Amino acid sequence: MQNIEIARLFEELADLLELQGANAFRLRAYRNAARTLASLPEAVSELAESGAKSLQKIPGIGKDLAEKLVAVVETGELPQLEELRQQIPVGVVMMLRIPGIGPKKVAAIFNELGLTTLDQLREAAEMGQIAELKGFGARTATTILEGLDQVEQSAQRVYHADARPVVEQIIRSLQSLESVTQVSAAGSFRRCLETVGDLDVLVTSTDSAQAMDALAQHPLVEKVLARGETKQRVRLSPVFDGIKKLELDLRVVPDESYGAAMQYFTGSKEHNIVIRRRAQELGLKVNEYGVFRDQEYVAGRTEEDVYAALGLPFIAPELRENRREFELASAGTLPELITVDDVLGDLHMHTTATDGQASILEMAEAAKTRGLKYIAITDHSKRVTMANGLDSKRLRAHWKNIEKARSEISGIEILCGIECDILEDATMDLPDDVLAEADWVVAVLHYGLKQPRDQINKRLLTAIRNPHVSAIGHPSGRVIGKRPGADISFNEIFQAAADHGCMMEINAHRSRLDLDDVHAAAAKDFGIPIVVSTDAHSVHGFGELQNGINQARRAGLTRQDVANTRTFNEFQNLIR
DNA sequence: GCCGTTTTCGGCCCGACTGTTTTCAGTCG
Repeated sequence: MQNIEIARLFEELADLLELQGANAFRLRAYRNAARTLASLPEAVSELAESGAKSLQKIPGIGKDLAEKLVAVVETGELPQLEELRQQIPVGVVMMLRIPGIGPKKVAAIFNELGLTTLDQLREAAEMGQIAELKGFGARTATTILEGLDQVEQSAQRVYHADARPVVEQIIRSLQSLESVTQVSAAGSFRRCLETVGDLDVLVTSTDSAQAMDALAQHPLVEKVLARGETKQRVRLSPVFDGIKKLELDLRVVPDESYGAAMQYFTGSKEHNIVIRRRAQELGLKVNEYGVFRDQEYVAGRTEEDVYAALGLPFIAPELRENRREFELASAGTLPELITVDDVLGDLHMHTTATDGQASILEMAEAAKTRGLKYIAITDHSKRVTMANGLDSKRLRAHWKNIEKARSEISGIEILCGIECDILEDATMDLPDDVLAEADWVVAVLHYGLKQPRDQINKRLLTAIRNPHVSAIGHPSGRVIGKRPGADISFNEIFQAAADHGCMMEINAHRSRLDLDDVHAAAAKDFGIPIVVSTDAHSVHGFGELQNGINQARRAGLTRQDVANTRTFNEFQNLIR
């Protein structure tokens, strides 16, 4: 069983216990554990083999949870969870996803009215039964009906890249107001998560009503959901079809609190809990208005001030997840994170030879315009028939065309590459003698992803040990960490890549960020050279590089950790 | 349920907003 699956069991257990009114701190323990397990590089199933004791070394895992973990790994089940599932129907747990409705209200709905599905709940709300419950009212019934609509249409989160233009538009319109001095996005958007659930925007203003009115009247705003003195929540209209309707929180704070509010609302929640605990230990209190000693204001104008008041250097938003940032900050070894401008080469892209939309020369021109100094053309190999993948003969002809293009453009180097599939039987989709002629080979898995773990493992290791393979490309990370049913021995793969000098790719193509931040951080620990590539399918594809850089920053990568920040000659020397 | 350079028991982050209430519980971030 994969870490993420085990984490979900604990999440579900916490939900069910919460509905039963269990101790809030006990719930937190379960949820903390779930979160830790989900982002743990090592496989819990492997750690469990050496017993409960070794699991207790994981922070937040004590005697009780360690024993539960061993049981889960051995039997695939959590007895306590099975029991609770018998008592509380799955539809009741789903009611927790309705915004504005929490465990107390759901428990009342279940216990008082005996409702067990979302459909029953909708009917009861429409019939007026909900409004009659003690502690409920007409308003709550409306909240439930609206919330049910929201639940149905908004299971998914929104890609950071899709949210960006929306956030920028709203920030620009707030900036134009006279009373507003500072505006910034906060929350998970500012931390550059791959996807965002909702948006946070912070302003300092002498007239909070003006800022709130302006937001309420913004063309992108569909409805004001809540409004107070300092805080307004709105629902945005969808920017394009099919996208979830994002909600946005606007907070208005005074200038002297801007840094404290930025720190507070950027999160993450886990990072902030550590921050406030640390403040307590120093006899201080941190809230969104500042750092205080008793009633006395100590700091808060800038984030740097807030961190300094707690004896910490500034920590980049991308690192604020309570993973290693406090440890690194204390040691004075916080990384200087890579930026998009550091990247000099792009090592993964397609042309009209397979499923791309531009020619070799067009791609090279577009890359050059973006300031890149070198690229690799990596079209698909023949196994990817639906993309018109290349066999040996067509590939050699394609490389001839690349050589021709080289003579037609100056100021950018073009490598003859291939995105070569690792087949189900662990052989490569193209013969070794062809791969040997390539300047750059990125090996990927596209098919057979539901194979048993051992076989997927073997396929990746075979590619890593093939001296002609330059890098492991996009789907492998997803396989290693996330794709269901294909849990891979992480350490073995990474150790092999480190031993053989095989690079690993962070793929910036949206929905394909496969070597995710946690795994990229682990790859760094193994000393594996990492490349951040776009997988561009058109001249516009290079614009997605920022997505990959976001992941790299969240992984704590510096310019030094990423191979394609090197000059062309230096980079060539890194290819085995 | 976890955790411990004051602790093996008694803590566990903090405040805003809403709705249903006459002083506060529930929910959210």
